[in-house]
Amino acid sequence: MDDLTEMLKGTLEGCVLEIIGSEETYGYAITRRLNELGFIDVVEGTVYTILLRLEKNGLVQVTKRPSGVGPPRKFYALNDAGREELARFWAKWEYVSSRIDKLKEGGR
Amino acid sequence: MDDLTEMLKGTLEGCVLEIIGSEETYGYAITRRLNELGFIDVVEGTVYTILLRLEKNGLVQVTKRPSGVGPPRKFYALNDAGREELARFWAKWEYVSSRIDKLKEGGR
DNA sequence: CCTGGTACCTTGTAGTACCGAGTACCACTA
DNA sequence: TAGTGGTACTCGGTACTACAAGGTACCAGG
Repeated sequence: MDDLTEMLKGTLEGCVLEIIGSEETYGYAITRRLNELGFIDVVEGTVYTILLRLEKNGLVQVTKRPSGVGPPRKFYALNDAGREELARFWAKWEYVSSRIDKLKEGGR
Repeated sequence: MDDLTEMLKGTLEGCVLEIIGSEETYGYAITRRLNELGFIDVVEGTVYTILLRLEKNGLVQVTKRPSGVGPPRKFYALNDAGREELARFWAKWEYVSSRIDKLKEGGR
């Protein structure tokens, strides 16, 4: 599969929100999770910029914990605003993807 | 529905390709078509920049024809390279949307 | 003449993912 | 004990895209 970066714009942040929402986790693990989901070209730098943005926008709660196998981890969990944002994201996704699928089916 | 612009990045060009591929048409009509498909905030300027990009990248064939109700129209049709690009776009869309849907279903 | 619909173009901006490089902690091993 | 590899986070700069905002121009009807 060739380059997906442009198509991921606007959706990757929502994917990260979903991952955080299903389980409190940290940047490095989120990157691995995205990679195993099939987003193989997503790199750490990208995920960390998203996480910093989420934190800046007040959508997550951050807790630092020691790791044992490396430097301390920053664990992220959704707060109320984050859960609302996640719901908005899925609504938008539903809206956009259904319309694109309709266009694909030759919808008039 | 709130702002969709970020989510449309990387997909809008493919949508325009699909519209052109199903019927030779022109910028103003493509904008109207996208609006009635549900992409209500897409404006003319956006479509024209996409059309210029498609032309620059050699994906379309352009024909100017008089209109009768206004200035002349520039009709766009896909060439072979455009059809290939369109197929690639749909393959990418299939790939990305299926993976996001899986994530949404809590896919592990 | 003036308004509104049609039709196209251009410059600049904001937002997002990525690149590249750096810092740092830890376990294992030659 | 120096080196390697995996873990983990940060930051400055870049490329690409959709949009905003304004302009030009053609035509019909009041």
